[in-house]
Amino acid sequence: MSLFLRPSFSKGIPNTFLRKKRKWPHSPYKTKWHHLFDQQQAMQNLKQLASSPPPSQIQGKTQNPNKTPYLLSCLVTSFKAYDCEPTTGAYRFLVKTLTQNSQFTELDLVLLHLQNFEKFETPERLFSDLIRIYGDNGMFREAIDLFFRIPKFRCVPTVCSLNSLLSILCRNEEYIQLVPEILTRCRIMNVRIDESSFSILISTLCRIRKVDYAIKLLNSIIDDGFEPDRKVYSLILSSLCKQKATSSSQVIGFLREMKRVKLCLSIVDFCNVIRYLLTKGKNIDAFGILNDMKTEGIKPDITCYTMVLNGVIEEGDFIRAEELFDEILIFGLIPDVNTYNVYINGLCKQDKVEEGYKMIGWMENLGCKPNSETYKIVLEAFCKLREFNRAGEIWREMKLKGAQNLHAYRIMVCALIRRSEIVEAFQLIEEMVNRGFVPSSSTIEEMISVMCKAGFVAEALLMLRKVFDHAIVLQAGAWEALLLGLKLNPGLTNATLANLVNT
DNA sequence: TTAGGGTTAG
Repeated sequence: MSLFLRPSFSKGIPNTFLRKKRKWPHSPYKTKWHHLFDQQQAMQNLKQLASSPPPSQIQGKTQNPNKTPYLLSCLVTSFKAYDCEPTTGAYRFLVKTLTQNSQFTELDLVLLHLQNFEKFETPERLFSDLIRIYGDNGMFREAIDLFFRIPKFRCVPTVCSLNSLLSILCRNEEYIQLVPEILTRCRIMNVRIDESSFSILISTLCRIRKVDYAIKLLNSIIDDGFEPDRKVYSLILSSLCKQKATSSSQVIGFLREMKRVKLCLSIVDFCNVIRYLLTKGKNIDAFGILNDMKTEGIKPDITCYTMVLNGVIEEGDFIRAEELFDEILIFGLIPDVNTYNVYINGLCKQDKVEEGYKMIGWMENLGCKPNSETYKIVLEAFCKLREFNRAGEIWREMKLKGAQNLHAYRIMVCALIRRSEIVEAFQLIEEMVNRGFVPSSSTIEEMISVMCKAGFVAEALLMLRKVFDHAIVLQAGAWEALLLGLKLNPGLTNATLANLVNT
């Protein structure tokens, strides 16, 4: 206050108004400043009161839910003390504090007070935030009621609060069904829906795998003159690609449609289409999409190339695979471990396993560390060619580098069994189980089946014992193989069996 | 540069 008096004193003019009226002179500037200052003081006071527990709680009494909640009375008294009207900020503070403490009964009374006793226009933001909070707490009915009550708070609901409501309802299986009715009521209330609301609805339809409906809605809003953004199209495309029942003509058709409406297609869109085509075995079409990308001016990244390279190799088109690998390098892309794995697999498919093995050295020199899968590919290829000595060498290298994994163990165990090195195979199974590589039931089934066919029924039973120790559930196939093995080995006496099972 | 997305074969 002294700051205000200083200028008049410094000029030596006596403040006669103050002396005569014993009141501060009013200037619009001072009034506004004072008003804001008072509100700030009241707000500070409110926060201070809120941080200390209410007297009833100190005395250990429970509050009467019908009485004015403590925080609300703090708000009223604080602002009264400074002779000013409560601000929206104060109410937002109350809403935040009460919702954080899950005091929703108190919150209802605060809202009622805001609705009936205040005069100011409540900002819509308060409602959209509260609707989200209600949604997070599973209070969908309260959220809907609040939305339709907004006009009572001297506020015009717009698409902002509607979108809040739509996004929470669309996340709930039960309340999602109320969305059409709510949209109809909104039309009566003159709440203008725009692209953002449709985007919520389309995303929801995609999420619940009703992509056909999403496309229908997209088409109908375009007819109504709306211009959905690229993200909506991308989402539909990605959902189409994820849906098993989608035909490739549907996917390609939608991609064409995106091009037709002159949307700026992204690398993700192309990537999704490529992945979809590859899963459908349309490897050559996937290669075509990669070329389309380039003509559209989008540089495919290493992931796109790796996927397409794999498709081309699957087709057995090794010349094109070589060209593609060269193209990766020419474009300045750095192949990563996945790319090398795909490429090495291609070499192995052509029985160029030694070349594949050499590639591991080259990739290491180029700073790309091979992983367990890299070795596994080569290991498996050597086993397939029955080059067990080379496989053994790879296995030892893998051991040195700690690159053994579950698949590699499975391959080695099967290779040993095929070579009738049953003792070694057992040792390896023991080792893998001890190292935490629990074989899957299908692996066990495969091992038991191989063992039984090779006549090692007793050993297969021993393995069964190990399997039980690890609580692995066996599929019917394993039991079948065992029974067949037992039938083929009548020499296996009951005593031997009992001995094996009790080991 | 990142985002999200990628590899075997039984």
